[in-house]
Amino acid sequence: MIKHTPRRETEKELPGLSNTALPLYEKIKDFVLDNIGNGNWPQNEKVPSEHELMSTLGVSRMTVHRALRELTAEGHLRRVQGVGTFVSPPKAQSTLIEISNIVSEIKARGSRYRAEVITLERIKRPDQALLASFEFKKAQPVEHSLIVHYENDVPVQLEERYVNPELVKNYLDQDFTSAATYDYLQHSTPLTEVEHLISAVPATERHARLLHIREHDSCLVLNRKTWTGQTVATVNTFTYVGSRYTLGSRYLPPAK
Amino acid sequence: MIKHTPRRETEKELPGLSNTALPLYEKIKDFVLDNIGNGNWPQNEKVPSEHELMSTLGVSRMTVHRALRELTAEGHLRRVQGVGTFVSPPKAQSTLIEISNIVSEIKARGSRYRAEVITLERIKRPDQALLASFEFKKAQPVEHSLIVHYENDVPVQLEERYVNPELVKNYLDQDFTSAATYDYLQHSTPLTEVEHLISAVPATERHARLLHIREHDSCLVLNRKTWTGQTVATVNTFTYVGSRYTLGSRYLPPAK
DNA sequence: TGTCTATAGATGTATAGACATCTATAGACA
DNA sequence: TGTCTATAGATGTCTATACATCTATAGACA
Repeated sequence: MIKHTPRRETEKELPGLSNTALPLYEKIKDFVLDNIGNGNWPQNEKVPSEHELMSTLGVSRMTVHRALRELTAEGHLRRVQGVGTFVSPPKAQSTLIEISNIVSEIKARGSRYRAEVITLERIKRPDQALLASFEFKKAQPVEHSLIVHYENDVPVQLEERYVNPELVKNYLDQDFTSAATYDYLQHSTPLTEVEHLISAVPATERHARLLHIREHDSCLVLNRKTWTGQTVATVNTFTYVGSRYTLGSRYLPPAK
Repeated sequence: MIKHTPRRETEKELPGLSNTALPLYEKIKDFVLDNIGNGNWPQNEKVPSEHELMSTLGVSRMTVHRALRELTAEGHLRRVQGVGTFVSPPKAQSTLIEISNIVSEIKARGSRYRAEVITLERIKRPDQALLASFEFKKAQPVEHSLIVHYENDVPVQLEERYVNPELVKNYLDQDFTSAATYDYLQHSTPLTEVEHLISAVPATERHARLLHIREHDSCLVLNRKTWTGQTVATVNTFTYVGSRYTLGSRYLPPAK
């Protein structure tokens, strides 16, 4: 009788599959991703059919199918019923989280990046609106930074952060002119909850001046808010993007 | 012998499941989403176990399992091995593509959805700007639809589409008041390239009137463009979102 | 009373088999 | 030569079954 593969005890050894304690379909996904990553299966190339993989790897078709189906959902593969499975080009979609990191985008385009610090302060007595956005019940200090990001000396993004110093230690001590700010927050906050909101607002006088646009011009606002349970600590990030700069993603697949 | 459910011919009638030509697991997903949307299964509530759903709906456990697994991956459910399946708070993560599908979002919130068709036409002689956006070299007809989406009779989104009739057959013949428009495009276009652009613009007089906002108010615009190789065919979708409505995603992990 | 243990019940993974559906193509035929 | 058709081969879905694993809990036991 054929038994299924136990996850913890006696692992079934399969040719070409890794030997870690993962479910079989995960190993198959890794196997496929490896073959794509190291160039064995080039872009737009047809990959082995389910039947081939089934006999090559010694697993059932349903298991192969699940692995390929998930990889397709994740954008790594493209499947056409009756025809076959093909390798998709690198990355398909970007999530909202990726949008907010404009620094890497500017650098990826080969442009010159520069940041200018406008404000860096500790607000000892924040007003009610600010406290509410942190979901604080009583008054407590808040740290605030306002930075303008430049692409080739053109201001493209205004980034305003309100940080709870209890959550993020030494926030104001960073080097804000480097690209590391975003990463710093990502790693220093024990992320438990995240919220992204995108909206459009007219530029205030101040924002217009900093971004070199006219007052009341439309700005894209991305608000990224993270906090931990019990609402003890919150980080708010507002990103204002001038109209000359759009955010987006592009997916360019096989040219046949 | 038990036969599986054919998709096109004699549909198997199941209690509580819709009667459209969808795979069974999709119907089960819809069934679950409906129960979440209309409040039958409140937030954090335990939903029926796989075995219960299996006997209630008259399908195999694997099919139920697939539906629940995909809903979990999409952030609608949370599952704990050995304990059960629970309804997750509103939305987990959304990609840019999902943003543009406001219909399912409205329904998921349990709101009443309604669409109103403003314009439905075939433009025989499109102007240069329109031709250029399609990357057409010579003049050819373009089909155009303009629809307002309502949530509880409040206009929240204006959706404008320009479609190449050579690519999408019978586009104007659809029922635009149903939720199926988005799905129709997804399935009828052999997707090869997609581009998403998000920007902020002031509302024109017309847009302001349709969305019940003031002229020059800021609008969020999501442009989704798809086309095939050689730029023979293009679909352009502009989504204008009034300021009362923000787009976003929220991630709320288990409350312990 | 407190601790340990067996177990029921839930989800997670894997397999084998059957049938459905789609596409390209070889081959029949006019 | 051109058109139609049957078919091979690929993916898509569904079922039935088996076993693995995890968690909460009832009940045995000290």
